[in-house]
Amino acid sequence: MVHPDEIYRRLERFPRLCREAGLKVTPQRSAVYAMLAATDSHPTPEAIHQAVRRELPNLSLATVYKVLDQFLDHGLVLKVSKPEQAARYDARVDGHHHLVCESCGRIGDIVIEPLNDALSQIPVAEGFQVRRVEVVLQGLCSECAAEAQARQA
Amino acid sequence: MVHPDEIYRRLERFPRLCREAGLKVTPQRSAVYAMLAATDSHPTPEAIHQAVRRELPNLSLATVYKVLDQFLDHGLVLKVSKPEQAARYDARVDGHHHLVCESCGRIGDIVIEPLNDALSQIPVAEGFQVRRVEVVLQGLCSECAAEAQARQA
DNA sequence: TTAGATGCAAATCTTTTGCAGTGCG
DNA sequence: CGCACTGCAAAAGATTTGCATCTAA
Repeated sequence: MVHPDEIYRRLERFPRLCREAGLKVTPQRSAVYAMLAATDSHPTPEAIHQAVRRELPNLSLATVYKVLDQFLDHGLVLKVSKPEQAARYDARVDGHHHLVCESCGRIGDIVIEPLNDALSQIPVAEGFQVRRVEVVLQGLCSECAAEAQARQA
Repeated sequence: MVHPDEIYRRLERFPRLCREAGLKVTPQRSAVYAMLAATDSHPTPEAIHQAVRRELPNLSLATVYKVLDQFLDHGLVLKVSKPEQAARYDARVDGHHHLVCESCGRIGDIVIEPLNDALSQIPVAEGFQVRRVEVVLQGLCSECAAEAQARQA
């Protein structure tokens, strides 16, 4: 769960980030961002839509997609790659990585310092300009691993 | 482009890999694997289908999807995460990473030793069992970077 | 005032599924 | 010969688009 102070910091900088990105601060954008800022569950556009709808009943799923795309373009959110179907988003944008459970689909955060160190000194290969790096660890979360073990025994 | 010797090695071990995986060696599977083994272009299921169809005109796209899924399950291929739409596959399964061009969508391979070193000593976080690690470097390939620069000047 | 945003519905694209028929081992 | 595999067509999801209508700056 996200620390209240961190949520506060995210919400506080939101208007500035929008201005810098040339995006208008609309109720829809604020609500989508606020929802994302308060969770570390890496929700899908669909889940975000469901949640935000409680406040803005007219919010359309298409708008959620558009807003998320814009946020992504301007670095306000991250999009987590998906060995599965629906995209996942994250308001945390500092150097961290993702644990994706192949069984239940849950996505967790992890910070691996040596990995960050290695990533920061990546040689620029053959003129390729690296803009973002994504590291996804796929496997089984502790619950699913325990379950698999139990089933086997 | 893939070295002929490497293509040969891949094709040679294919029947054994199938047997070990409990998969029958069908013409469809052989053709799909052969196509993938001979390229490093990380083709989509659609592209694979188009290519293999020249030999097996009746091959259905659904079968391509099924076959790729099975190959993936048994480690014969990798699936590259997609900040875009369609999935991409790769018959190269040793420790390497991917460069994804945000402009043209091309996917290249890269080996970064220090990164492999860091990955090999990942602490098993909170009981999470890591089975695969995927590293994707997003940015601009040399051509697109040059183009962007030219457009700006 | 007006460029940019939203909502809706339809379109598009990717992937999955059910099932009858086929073929590998 | 039996069970796994394939092809087809239809379904299911996810995401995008066109356009008329609003609204933040």
